[in-house]
Amino acid sequence: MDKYQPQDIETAWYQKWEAQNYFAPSGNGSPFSIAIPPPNVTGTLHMGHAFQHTLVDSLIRFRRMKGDNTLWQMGTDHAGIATQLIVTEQLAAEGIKPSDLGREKFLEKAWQWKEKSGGTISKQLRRLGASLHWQTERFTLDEGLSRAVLEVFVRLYEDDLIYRGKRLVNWDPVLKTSISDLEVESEEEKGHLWHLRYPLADSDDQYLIVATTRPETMLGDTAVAVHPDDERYKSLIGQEVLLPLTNRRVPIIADHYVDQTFGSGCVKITPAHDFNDYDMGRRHDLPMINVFNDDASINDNAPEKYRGIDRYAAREAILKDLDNLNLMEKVEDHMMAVPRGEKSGVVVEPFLSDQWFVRAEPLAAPAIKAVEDGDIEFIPKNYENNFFVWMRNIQDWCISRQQWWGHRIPAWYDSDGAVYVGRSEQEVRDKHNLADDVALSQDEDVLDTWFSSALWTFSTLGWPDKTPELDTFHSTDVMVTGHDIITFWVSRMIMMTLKFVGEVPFKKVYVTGMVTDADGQKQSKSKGNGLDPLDIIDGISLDDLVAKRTDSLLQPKMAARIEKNTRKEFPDGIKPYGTDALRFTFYSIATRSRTIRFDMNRVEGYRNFCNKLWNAANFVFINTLEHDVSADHTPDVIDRWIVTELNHTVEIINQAMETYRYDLAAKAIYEFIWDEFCDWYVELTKPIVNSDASAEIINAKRFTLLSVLEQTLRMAHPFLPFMTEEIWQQIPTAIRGEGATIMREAYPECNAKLVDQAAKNDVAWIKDVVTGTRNIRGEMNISQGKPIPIIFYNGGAEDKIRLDAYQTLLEFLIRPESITWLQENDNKPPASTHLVGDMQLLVPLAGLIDTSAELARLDKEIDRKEKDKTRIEGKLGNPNFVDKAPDAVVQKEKDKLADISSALDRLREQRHKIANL
RNA sequence: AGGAGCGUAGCUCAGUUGGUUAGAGCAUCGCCUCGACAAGGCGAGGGUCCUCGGUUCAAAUCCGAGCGUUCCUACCA
Repeated sequence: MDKYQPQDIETAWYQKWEAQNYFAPSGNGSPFSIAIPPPNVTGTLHMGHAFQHTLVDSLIRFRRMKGDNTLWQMGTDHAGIATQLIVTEQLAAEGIKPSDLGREKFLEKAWQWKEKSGGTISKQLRRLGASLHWQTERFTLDEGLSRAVLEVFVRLYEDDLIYRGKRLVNWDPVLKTSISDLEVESEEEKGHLWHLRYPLADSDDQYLIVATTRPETMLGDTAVAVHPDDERYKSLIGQEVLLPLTNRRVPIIADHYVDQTFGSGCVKITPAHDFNDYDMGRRHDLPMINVFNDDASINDNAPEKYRGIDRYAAREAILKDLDNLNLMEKVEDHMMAVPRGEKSGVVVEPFLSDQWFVRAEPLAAPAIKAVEDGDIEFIPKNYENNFFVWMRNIQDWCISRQQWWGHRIPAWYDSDGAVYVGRSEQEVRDKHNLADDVALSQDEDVLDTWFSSALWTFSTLGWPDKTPELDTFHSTDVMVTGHDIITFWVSRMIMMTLKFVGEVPFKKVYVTGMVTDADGQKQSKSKGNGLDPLDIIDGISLDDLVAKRTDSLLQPKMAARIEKNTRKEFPDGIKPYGTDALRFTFYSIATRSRTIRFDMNRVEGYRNFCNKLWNAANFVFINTLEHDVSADHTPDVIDRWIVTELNHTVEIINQAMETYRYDLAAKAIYEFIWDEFCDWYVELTKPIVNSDASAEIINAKRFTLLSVLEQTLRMAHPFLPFMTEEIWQQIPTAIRGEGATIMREAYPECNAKLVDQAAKNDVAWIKDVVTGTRNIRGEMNISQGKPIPIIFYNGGAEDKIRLDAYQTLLEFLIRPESITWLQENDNKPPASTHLVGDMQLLVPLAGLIDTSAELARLDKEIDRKEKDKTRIEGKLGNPNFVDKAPDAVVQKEKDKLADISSALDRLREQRHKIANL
């Protein structure tokens, strides 16, 4: 075999698998299905995606090999706001505004962009080895899914679970659309707190002081509120202030919401521009004066002077005017949470507008129950708390967006503004007996992207039709996702699916940790710390990486810092590690932790691991391929041992996959392949395979080498799909069978009959003898090549039997000058000692070892044992321990003490002898 | 402010119902080109399991408080 070069094998295998249709459900076995969290159609894969999909792929491949009828449903999301934003930006580059084009032409452009860039994510998924069922790929805006959306909207409306109303919503003044609470990100920013004087209306010199961070909203104030128990202001309640600059009279009201201790204890109330004030306004029946246009400039409800200017310019003007009127008490610096639109990055405004809402509470109740009852299980379980907290305080969901790219709301208005909802204009006309000459116009808005995503598990399977796919694969088995979209998506899928399908969308929710950079920072374009999984697979030069990270930044001034950090973190760029290594890294770091720091050193380590497996396979082939291994063979103890270890590993993996502990599965595979198969089994076969032993004995070795390798490949395939396939294909069909692909072979099962404890004990003895000798060599600086005499002293009958059986192996591994067996009363030379149970393994000092070095080595060992002895004696000397601890625990300590005591005796005796030389 | 998570070797992390000599990988330090593999082999060093207190015969593990850190939710205008 050539050197391990992942790029030589990976893409070719994926193409073959896909061409052969191996990703399709087999049609046999019990159904197992997972719906992919739909990536944005025009998006690219980031590390978090790669992580999730890699985990899912192992599960899919695992279940497929287990014989399940396995479906991994592919699909993409139209990503309303994000896509519209990109298309708008592209048009802007050409100097075109969306309004120049109009709705139809704009949507044409958007579809063109989708066709052009929609393939990126698919290519990336293929490079990851994701065994998705591409043939039934769906898109949230395709005909079928749009029909599902329509159906759901209409039925919800008919059930009074959707309504339209004028409400305060989060408004993005750049995108000019409402956005959901979840799409708003608040971060602490420096601001100011202005203390303003509001003169009392019926007094010449008295005024109230109100504090605000948003002085420009004062133009829309409709009250000033104080706490009802506040002695300072009690007498003023019911009076009025004269709102500066507008000369409106607004009442002083009392409300428990007001905190007497903050600021002056007086709050200006602007119901149209603040969520708390909105609530208060409704409680007190205050007028709501909206002073903003949809781009957050001041509108005609404000004094003429300020009309048409932007909110921040207006702020400056207002502050200046107030100051001139001597109405500015003071200004303080103030830290506050500023809400910004996730997509645009601009400060969002609470804005009064007509919107559509889903009544969430009635839908939430069954969803909560499904989780409470265990019909849906979160893994790790503590995420259920997040879910419950969210669901029990759920707010109505604003589903309308003032955008073009998305599902248009199926509502029509007549000239009087009456609203009709239906699957089509014709249906509306028929249902309401509207004559053809009644003009109807459809609602201009589209639905929130998450509305269609919420139907994902069943809409992709053909709903509202009753399809065989829906019947077979719904509910899906597990949803793998990040914790950040539990509220966005997971909870809404549960609500909608229960409502429309009457069953849960998935039985389990596996919540992955969030992949961060090496410093624990969230990866993002703006921070310039993101990694493209493909760059780890294919490698990238430092300059290209810097260019990629600093290209088209929103804040170009960050570029220098990003470049510096990147050059520091990746001085040589990124080497090509291959998909298998990247995948194995993901499994290894998939612990229960919430955040996962991605460390390139680990990728390198697992690339080395792939190389190790590759070379081990190479060894096996060199020693077997020229020979017929189908002849008779009887496995010896060593063979039975490695089979035992293999079975043990299979058992661990099965258990790990049941509990979604990918890290433990990866660890078990790593340790089996490297620590057991490569370090010991392969080494133990060498003296036999290359010896003049009988054909039957050698054949047994060759058979076991191939057969264990073959099983190992199947065992590792869900995690390392490419290299396992490549190697597996080279295994003789006499061993692997006639199958065309490892993908569709059976996953190894643990066979209890093949577990051989005696073989394990024998190999443990061999390991002990060998490592003991190596330890002496290492610590005494005796080179590996130098033959040394070894004495087995005071061994028991079992030791003798083992020595006789394994002498050839020991000679190969230890390379001794001689091996001598001495009885208890034989004279032994001064020697360096290692204990193997009661037996002493001796390497005579003569000519090899410095006495003082050996004394130091013995002292270290004696010291270690003495500490243990003291600790255990302490335990056993404590009557409470002996009385109360379980007998087994006490006995274990007693056994340990006996072993240590006897070992100490021997070591001390040895030390005494050497000291007296 | 409320809720949750985390704090174990220089770094990144395992440690599942309390009983292990507290482990792994990377990094470090020796030695080794012996035909699978230097992307390697062999060996070694390295820990107050954040702190304090409690429960227990026994605590990295359970409980409480504190410190540090991350995230979520709600925000005081």
